[in-house]
Amino acid sequence: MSSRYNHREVEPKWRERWAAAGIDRALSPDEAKGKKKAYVLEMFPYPSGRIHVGHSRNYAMGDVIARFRRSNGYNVLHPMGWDAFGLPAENAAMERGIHPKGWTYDNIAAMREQLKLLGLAIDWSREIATCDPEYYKHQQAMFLAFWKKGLVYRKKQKVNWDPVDNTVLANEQVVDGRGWRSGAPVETRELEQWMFKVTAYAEDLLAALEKLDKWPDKVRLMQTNWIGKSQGARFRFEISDRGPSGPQGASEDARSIEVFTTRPDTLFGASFVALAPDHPITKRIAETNAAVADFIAKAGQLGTSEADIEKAEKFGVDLGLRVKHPFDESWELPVWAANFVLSSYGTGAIFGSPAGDQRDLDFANKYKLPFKPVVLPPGADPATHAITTEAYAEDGVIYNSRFLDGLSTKDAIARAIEELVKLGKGEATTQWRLRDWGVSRQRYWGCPIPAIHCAKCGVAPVPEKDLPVALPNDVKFDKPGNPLAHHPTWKHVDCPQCGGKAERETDTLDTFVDSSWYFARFTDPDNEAAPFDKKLAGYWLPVDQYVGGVEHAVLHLLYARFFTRAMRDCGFLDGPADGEPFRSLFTQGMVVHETYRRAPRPLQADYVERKGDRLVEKGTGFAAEKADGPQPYRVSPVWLLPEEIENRDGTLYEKGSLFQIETGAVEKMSKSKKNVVDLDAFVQDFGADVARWFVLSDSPPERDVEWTASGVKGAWNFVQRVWTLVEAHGRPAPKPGEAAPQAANEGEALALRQLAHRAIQSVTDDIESFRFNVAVARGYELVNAIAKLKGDGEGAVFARGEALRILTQLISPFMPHLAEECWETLGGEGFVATAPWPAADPALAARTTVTLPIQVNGKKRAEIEAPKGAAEADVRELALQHAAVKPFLEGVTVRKVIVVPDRIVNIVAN
RNA sequence: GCGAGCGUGGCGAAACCGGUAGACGCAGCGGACUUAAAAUCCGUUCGCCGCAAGGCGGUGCGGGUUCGACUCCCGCCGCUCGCACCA
Repeated sequence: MSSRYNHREVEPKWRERWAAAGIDRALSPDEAKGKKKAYVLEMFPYPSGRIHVGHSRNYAMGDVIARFRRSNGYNVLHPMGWDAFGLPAENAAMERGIHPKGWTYDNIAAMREQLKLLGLAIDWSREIATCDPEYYKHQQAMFLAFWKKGLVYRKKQKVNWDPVDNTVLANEQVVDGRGWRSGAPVETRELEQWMFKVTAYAEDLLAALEKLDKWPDKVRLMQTNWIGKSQGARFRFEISDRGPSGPQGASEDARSIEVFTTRPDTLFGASFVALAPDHPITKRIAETNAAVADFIAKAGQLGTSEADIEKAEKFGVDLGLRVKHPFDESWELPVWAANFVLSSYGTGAIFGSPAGDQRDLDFANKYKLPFKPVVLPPGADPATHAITTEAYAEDGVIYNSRFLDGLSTKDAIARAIEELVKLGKGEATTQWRLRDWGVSRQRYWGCPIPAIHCAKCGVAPVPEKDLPVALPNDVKFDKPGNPLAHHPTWKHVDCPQCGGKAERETDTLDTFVDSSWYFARFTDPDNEAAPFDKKLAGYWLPVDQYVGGVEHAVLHLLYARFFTRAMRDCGFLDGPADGEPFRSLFTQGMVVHETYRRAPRPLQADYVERKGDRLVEKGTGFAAEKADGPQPYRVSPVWLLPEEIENRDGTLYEKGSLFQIETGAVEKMSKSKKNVVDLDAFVQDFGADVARWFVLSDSPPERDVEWTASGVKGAWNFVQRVWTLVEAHGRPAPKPGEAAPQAANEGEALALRQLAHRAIQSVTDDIESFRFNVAVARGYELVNAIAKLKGDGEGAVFARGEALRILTQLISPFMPHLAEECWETLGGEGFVATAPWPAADPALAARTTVTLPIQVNGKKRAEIEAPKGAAEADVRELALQHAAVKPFLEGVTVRKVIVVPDRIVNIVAN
């Protein structure tokens, strides 16, 4: 009698047994004895509320690796924690009056229970949350150590300022140059900010990328570009004319303007010098020049993000200054301020050489600044080559450039620098795009920066004995700005140096700081005296396999690499010696889903009623709003959850209504678009194994996977099919290595055994190289083959039992609950989760013959079976004599026969 | 705008080092079982021509390298991610 597989009973049962046996606990170095260690880590989540199936993919991938390593005899560390500080908690506080702490810990509790439903092999005894004072206490201690080491300093930095809310805005809070809540145009302000000196490690962060050979090339390339080492020249333009009236121009000390360029070879094509809006000279001129002040204000409204600045229309203002060309005292250039010059890169000043740079060209054309081309593209005629709206930024031969004429770009760069040095006006330099890391945030829900400001003594570190500087709980979010700064008592302290009245720093740390060392804390999560024990961190680090989204390719990963080096150099960490926290990195794709929207529909005024402060449609209660069309109102277009939709005859309707649904784009699962499938409900309906199998099955792991009902069905069918086969077999499976009866090594039984042993090889390989979707396909193939082998003879029973046992083991990292139930039914000992990974019998897995396609002029004409490793000459003869090939060789001459052993034969004839 | 990646049947995809394009899953079609449905099982499914054998075309588009290109190179088009205060 076969029974359906009941995941609702089976899954919790095994989770309880695993927990009781403590199989997921990482062993201490002493306990582990001879075992090799494997530290498997997924990027820890922000506790945003509830987990949807989209989150599960990341953890499922890490879990497959963790379980696979354990089966292969490793001592595995697979922990979980919470990136618990951040803006959404404060937004919840402002919108709904909930305290960030309560909101965060409630979310953590809910999400922990949800995550546990997935049956992940996680050592929950090591759970951490970055908002725990026990965690951030150590972060503050490290901050102080970095400070002492010279890796922390203070500097003025630009921020987005909302003039209505009187608050600093994050870039994501600036929408089209306006504050997201107030709608007011943002301004740029400068604040004194805490900085981490990432640039101290620029050279090493760049060079070490080469050794990270288990990182995706694209991530290494992105980091390389981000660090942006470039060779060029820094040199000075002397100011010849200080502007229309003396005091209005540059100050007395500013006698020259320093610029950076990677293309000194185009210096004879210079048509202007441009300064950043916040360059000291620009600012000084603005004090007395209204047009320049206007320009600065306008440029400030673009926000501080590089993308916004770059996308904005280029504009500038003539500052009225004139400078001398460094190679010709009599050649004067105008000085402008321009919004596309970044003060944070180089010297905050450039020279514009329009023919060779698109931005410079657009700018010159806009303001009618004259220019000429100086780089001749290969093959172009100097007499006719002209630049109008398309700049030529590539290499070429220099012309129109006096002593540089005729030189290649490369030689001209060297020659120009040589001349600048000779004139004492500049020198060759290395320039980095990488900037130091501004870590100050004017927010409550973050790690307090342990510093004290004293009017007399300046800025002093909080004495280590006074750590942690804990966040006060009694804060109000009733007015904009940082609640820490508004708190009546919290910031008032005595100066640790003079004992006088002083104030605490009210800025908190960027949450990227929290996530820059959590992987090290996991190695020793309960340590009170130190962030972690050096020996334990030395044993576990680096993380052997890190899994996370590619959206973290630059910032998080770069900051963690910096932090690991800084921790090492401040004596917190002995290893890894090269300062690299993550040996192997995998960036996984997202889970995407269709979006559903209630279609907007015009409404007459008498169909609308008021409910509280909302407008709704009479009868349906749907939200309504004022409209511009012929009708005064309309039903608001709102996003709907997948479970609020029903499919009737291929058309989507809102459940229980007559109203059709608009299907929107397939997008990343997100709360805002409501295209989420909640994990609890799904696990209840289909089980965790179905979710895990599905998110790993349909797409290659690095690519996005679309969550679809049909994909779920495939996974569900597979679970049922595996269970049906195991139950129908109804007897213990042969143990690994058990001798097979003769009948199992013949005919169909042998074929199944060969397939099963080949599956071991393939799946092992596929997991090792993150081809989970291919491993899944092998699972389907094996199941299909098992189902095909009929009969109750000795051979069939052995082969089927063996294949089922192998199948159970191969799917166990993916579907641990089902595998455990099958293992028990097949008479396996202990847990399949801790059983050794199966080994393929080489004799069974090996192939003795191969199918070779035969091509004539690259087109396939026939196939032959040949023994593996057959001699080239034999294969060549077989191919030439093949009946299906001969007709194609008639009337032509065979020029060449290419035989690639065991792969292909190609006959070239004409 | 700058940087990076991706693009293969009706759909998700496979093809690992340049060597049979479409494994495997979904959906579809035909059939078996069934009073019926579900479930299950068998067969079939890139397009075009052909009764068939077979032929021709085909991996976003246009070129190139090669005996041979989904794979390498050049140029386009489309989508996705990052751009330093979202995490």
